[in-house]
Amino acid sequence: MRPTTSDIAKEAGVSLATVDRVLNERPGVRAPTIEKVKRAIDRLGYVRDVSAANLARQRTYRLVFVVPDGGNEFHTAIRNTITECSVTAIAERTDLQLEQAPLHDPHALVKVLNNLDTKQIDGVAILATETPLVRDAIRHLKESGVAVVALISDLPNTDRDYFVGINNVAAGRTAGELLGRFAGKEPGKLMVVASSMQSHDSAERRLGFDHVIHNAFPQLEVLPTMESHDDLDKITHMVSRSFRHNDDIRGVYSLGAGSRMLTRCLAELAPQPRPLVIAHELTPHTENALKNGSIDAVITQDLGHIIRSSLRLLRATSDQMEIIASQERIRIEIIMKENLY
Amino acid sequence: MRPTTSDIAKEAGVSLATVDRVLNERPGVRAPTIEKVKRAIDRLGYVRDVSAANLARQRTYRLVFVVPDGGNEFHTAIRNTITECSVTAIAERTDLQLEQAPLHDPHALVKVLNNLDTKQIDGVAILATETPLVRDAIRHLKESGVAVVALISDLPNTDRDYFVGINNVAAGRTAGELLGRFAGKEPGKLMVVASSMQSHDSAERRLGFDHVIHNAFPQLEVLPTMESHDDLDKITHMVSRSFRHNDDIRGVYSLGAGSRMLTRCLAELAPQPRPLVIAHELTPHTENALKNGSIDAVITQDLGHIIRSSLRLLRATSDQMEIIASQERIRIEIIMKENLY
DNA sequence: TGACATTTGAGGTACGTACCTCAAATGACT
DNA sequence: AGTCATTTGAGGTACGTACCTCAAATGTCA
Repeated sequence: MRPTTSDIAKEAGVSLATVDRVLNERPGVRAPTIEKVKRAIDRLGYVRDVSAANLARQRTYRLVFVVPDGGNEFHTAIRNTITECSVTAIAERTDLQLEQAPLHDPHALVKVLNNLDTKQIDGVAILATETPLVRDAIRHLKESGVAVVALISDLPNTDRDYFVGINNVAAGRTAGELLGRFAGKEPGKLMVVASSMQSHDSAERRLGFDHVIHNAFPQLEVLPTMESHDDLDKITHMVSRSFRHNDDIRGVYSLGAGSRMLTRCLAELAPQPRPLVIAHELTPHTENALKNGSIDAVITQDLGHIIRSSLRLLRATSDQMEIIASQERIRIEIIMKENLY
Repeated sequence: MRPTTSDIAKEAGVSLATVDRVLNERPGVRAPTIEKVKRAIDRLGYVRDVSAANLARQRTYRLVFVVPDGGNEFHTAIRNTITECSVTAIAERTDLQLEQAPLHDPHALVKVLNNLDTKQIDGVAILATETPLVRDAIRHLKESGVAVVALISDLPNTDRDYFVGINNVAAGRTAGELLGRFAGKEPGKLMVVASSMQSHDSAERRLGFDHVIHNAFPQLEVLPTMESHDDLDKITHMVSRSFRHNDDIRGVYSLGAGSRMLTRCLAELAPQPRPLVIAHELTPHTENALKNGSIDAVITQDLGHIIRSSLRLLRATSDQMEIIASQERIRIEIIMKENLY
């Protein structure tokens, strides 16, 4: 049987109350007594029974996820994952609330953030683009004692406690390395398409991508980023013009999550043999595209891990607990049709 | 506040005892009453407080991991991961015990398995090669009511409850796809090195690898597998002879986990420019090799996920609980220096 | 309607920890 | 040695669920 607090009390030759004071860092215990108890804890290998502790504490966590509404398949996937997690989260004494705000509308987002009752909630996870307004809203949350994490796209100049997501520069480098190696030695051009360069993640990916291509694959030339702004006509027009002006496009890199439009217009416009395509984020659409061969590789991050990691970080922050950083690292995953399942 | 059993009792208009009988499927409740309670549960969205339940049940799980002793860096990594997990597992009311058996010694392994006190333990996770002796030992465990999972390498013809690991045919296909794409269009040969072809995983990887190369990259020829049997002299000799006989080796595929020896002898023997190298399992050594450029890509599986998934499966099996298959899927991960961190 | 089995209710204890109160013991200081 | 603050002990209740017993209510059947 694993030892309990009473066992420690016996082992240390003190009362249960004293053990309790030491364990919960309550005042009124002399240093030598603390030592005695701690030695007993080590000797018996005592580990606090978290279940029992939480039960006694009657602690519940109220966390809010603020993510874009509508948007693309990726945003839908995020909302679905949060909804899935909220069921199992209940078993861990945490209530999840999902709030939506229009993408690229700082005012609407800030309104949502400011409407949160900071007395009622313990933490907020935000997927948004950084703007001064957002910075202020996050500062306000932090000042009210609410834990804040940035999801997927970092908000580096804010008071957020953690960023949960991949290193996007490294993700861009990974895409570059893959595309460069797939492309072979012959010279050619690479098309880069993004939904918008406003968000940090797109800019960072582009940075990493350019860096690798420039250094390791100098025979390839990266064309300027084309911003679709989630508009099919616009992107079709730009892609079509790009193919007309460049007859040696070897690959296409889709920086953001709007890959559905891209593959659709590539299917119509791309010359044969079709250029290599590398996209971000595994969604039902990109999964399908991998299977039917219209995308060669997807760089992605496990949304389940991201949400669960956010939960752990928000809980730990609001309890002022230590976290094990290595367990919270989100991997940059490379998916091809062979390791898709 | 989340609803408790008393809330359900009130809502359903029955007593707490009846709710308890329904929740724990105890006999002596009429069907209409069961319905009444279940409707109340749905209406209130009641979810059993697992912590409190486990506390009351006084349930602890005693699980044993049986893995190879000594062996290579990969086996060391597995043992380390198990040791790491055993600390956090305590908090989930499970005691982990690590047992070691010599690799490729069925008798020693079976002795370890048969020495387990089946009355004391709830589940066993085994990393081993399948033999008739092992099959019998596992059948005996299952007949004694012990849950069994196979780790990393499946034991398909035994009574094991689950296999925790990657689909090795798919892993081989992934390696083939990567190596094929990296190699380019020119013809050449591919060297395949394994520690031993006795284990299912090596054979399956080879199968998947061959399949992809043959179908998608016919310009590449796969040479016969060289078995090192973890003997540096032997592998050096074989690799050296292979390079002498084949002047157009474009890539090397390391099927198993003995990549340290392989990279060492490649450093001495491989011609310039060095062939592409793809290996399995991320270990301190392969990580280093990725960084310094002596390996191009590593196909791996997250050992932490594997161990934690095993824990969930063994606990669920011994409680005869349902499991959510999608959450237990182990990904085939592709690691290059860019997404290593 | 009476006998009987079945179903339901009431109430208890236990799990390991948190947190509270109050009294007793101990130590430090004059 | 006496005073007083600090430290320690003893004992309690609570959290939500599991599991137990025994009595009371209800339903079923002849």
